[in-house]
Amino acid sequence: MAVPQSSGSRQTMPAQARRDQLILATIKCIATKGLSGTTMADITTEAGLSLGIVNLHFKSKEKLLIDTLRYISDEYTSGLDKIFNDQSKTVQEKIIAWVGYDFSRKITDRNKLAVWFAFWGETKSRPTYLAICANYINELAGNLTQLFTLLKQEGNYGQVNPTLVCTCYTAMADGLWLDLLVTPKGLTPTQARGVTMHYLATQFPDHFTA
Amino acid sequence: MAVPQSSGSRQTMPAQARRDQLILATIKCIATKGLSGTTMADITTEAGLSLGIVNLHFKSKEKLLIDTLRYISDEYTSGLDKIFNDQSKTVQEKIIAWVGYDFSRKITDRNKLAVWFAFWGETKSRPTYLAICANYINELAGNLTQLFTLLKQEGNYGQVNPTLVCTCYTAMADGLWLDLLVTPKGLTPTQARGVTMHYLATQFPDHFTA
DNA sequence: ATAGTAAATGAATGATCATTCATTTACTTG
DNA sequence: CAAGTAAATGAATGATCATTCATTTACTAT
Repeated sequence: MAVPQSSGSRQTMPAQARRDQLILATIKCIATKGLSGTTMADITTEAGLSLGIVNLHFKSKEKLLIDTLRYISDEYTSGLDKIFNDQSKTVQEKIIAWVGYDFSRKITDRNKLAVWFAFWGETKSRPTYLAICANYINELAGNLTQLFTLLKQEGNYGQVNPTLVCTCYTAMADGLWLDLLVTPKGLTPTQARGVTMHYLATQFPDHFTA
Repeated sequence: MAVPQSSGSRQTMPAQARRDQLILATIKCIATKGLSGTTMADITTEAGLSLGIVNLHFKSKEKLLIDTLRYISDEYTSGLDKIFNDQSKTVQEKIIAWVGYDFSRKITDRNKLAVWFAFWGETKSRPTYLAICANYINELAGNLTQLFTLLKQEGNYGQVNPTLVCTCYTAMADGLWLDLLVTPKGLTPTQARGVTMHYLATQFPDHFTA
């Protein structure tokens, strides 16, 4: 009984690929079983690997969880950084792209949203989680405020307070993500995007429409 | 050695008072140790009682957690219902009171915010949690939309879309609560309230100021 | 080919924790 | 005050789960 043995019972992979594979499995598990409900066995089964693999590539479950949060954080911020630094876009176009990204399929994926809120829910008791989140929050707020400041100058919007608009937009996006997570049938990502555009139109009526 | 024995080593209480005591202890534990990190021993120690007490008054840990979520939910909705049904207030006053309540000390208490987000973070994997939240969300959204509809008529705000304003306000409040939870030094409850008033002023400029 | 190295496995271990229940203590009623 | 009932206790139990590591398997270099 000669069975193709090469891709047989056991597979080897470069470490980085394995790590990513395990992180993706972790995201799926957190989404379906909750942060407190996912076990090592869940994660390794989801990845189709053996129980010991996590402690081989990460040192512990806790480190895997932290790297999962970092993975999602980095993915999000790198997308926005790319938009912010895109020389070919006007300020107006950058803001539109920013909003588009915030409510894109990639970001509003309910599995990833579940991971975000799972970690945020534990933030108060886990300084490590908070540190990871706090980092990117400040950087992004600075960038977005800068865009609003530039648009204010361009459009002579004398009454606009860029910092306030940034806080307001960011809070709204967070709240809409929560909506998309908990009541997915109540609001589509496109509608959520429309809600934020409606707000931006109140501040920059010559540049955005509701 | 006659020691005052009456308030001695063991205390008895009516069942309802004990239940409330345990729920309050649970809120504190979730805030300090996280939802996944709080054990029965943590809760009963926090309450100053013995290990078996939870299974006496609630049937299980899970039921205690669910009743804790319900407790917070009920407290929040009953406060808003009182405002909504207050015959002595005008529509404008009701909305101002609503916003005031949303960012009052009682509601922005970080321990309670931590509990909210802890449960929301598990919502996707726990239909029971979702059901409790979904209930009150719809009722409140209906009430708030109704207030905005009335104000639209009163003030001849032809362009205003009450449903949209309700969605927008609600999302903003959720996002600002998250802010207050994770970066308590970045924003005070009063400032958060100011952010929402700023938005409402864009929709109803004759009734609210930023 | 062969030896040597790196990756992967999963049964066994030990720690943590929810739950149980026999016992103790406090309240109530007649 | 005595008997009976309800409340509270916490040591013991058993289940769950992260972690370990001896063994097996796959890759690499000579």
